[in-house]
Amino acid sequence: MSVPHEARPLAATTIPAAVTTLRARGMRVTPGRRQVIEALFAADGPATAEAIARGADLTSVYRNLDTLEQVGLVRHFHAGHGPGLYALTGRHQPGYVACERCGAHRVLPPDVLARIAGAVREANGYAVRLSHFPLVGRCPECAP
Amino acid sequence: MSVPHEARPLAATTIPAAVTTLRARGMRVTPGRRQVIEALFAADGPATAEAIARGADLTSVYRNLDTLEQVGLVRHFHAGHGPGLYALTGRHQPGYVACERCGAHRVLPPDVLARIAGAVREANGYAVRLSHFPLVGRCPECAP
DNA sequence: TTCGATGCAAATAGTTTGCATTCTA
DNA sequence: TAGAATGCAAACTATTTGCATCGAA
Repeated sequence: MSVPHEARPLAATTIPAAVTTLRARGMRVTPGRRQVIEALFAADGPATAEAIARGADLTSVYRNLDTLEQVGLVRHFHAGHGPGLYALTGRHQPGYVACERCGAHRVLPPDVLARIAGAVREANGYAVRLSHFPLVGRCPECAP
Repeated sequence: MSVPHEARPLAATTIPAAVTTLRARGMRVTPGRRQVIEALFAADGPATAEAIARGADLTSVYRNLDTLEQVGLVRHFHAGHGPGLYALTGRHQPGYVACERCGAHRVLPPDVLARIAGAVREANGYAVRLSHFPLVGRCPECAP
């Protein structure tokens, strides 16, 4: 599990910065963790654990992703029914709509995210984070 | 009458109505399906396949839930990382915010759902259905 | 009587856990 | 060198599929 309360969204913008953060939090810097961090920096979007592993042991990748998420460097969320997706905090920021029919997904512009968050806060005080699950619907092409 | 019964989310409000709908769509009415329908009517909220099965064969329950969903009588969605949740269309209507910290969830009023859907449609034409995944965030009590 | 529904077993996907071994700090 | 990280096997959860049998229409 993840997202402990102390994980304030600190977004590392370079690999060395991420490594420093790791160490500062008392976690060891190992080759496995470096690899995960590098894969995340190299990714051009949210990635699955499997994609991040690239042949390496999946178990460790999951453990390391979890560690990195606890430290606040990583976020994960879910798109549809598939595997979870991981991304660096602040990069490839989720906040998606996914088409339930064809799977196409699109990032939502910040102002739309803000409007949504505003509407919900107004309704019941919840501070939504549109980063964990995508909004699901039909894309224009698949619309009924 | 002017209401074509083929159109959109048809919500059955009684068990006989649901059975009739099933038959009208050419699906057989079997004890297994009756049981699933009854369990859904009896439920006081969205239920897991396992809860609906109550000991009966899970495979059939999944198959029947799927059938009922295809016919429009049932909807399913996901809350957090757990098992999928099923509910009768129109009852226990999903579309809610869940607190990532304490798990408390609240249904969102229709007008808020409409505002959200409107904002998204305007942004990229997607027609979101806020019924499949909850919005995740912090409730007022757990707010950082 | 026929084709769809069922139950059981087994497979699958995604993720987690146990444990002996390896390596960082 | 102590304790955390790793890798491999195995467990687990949620769900799906194959197949022979059963039963609704």
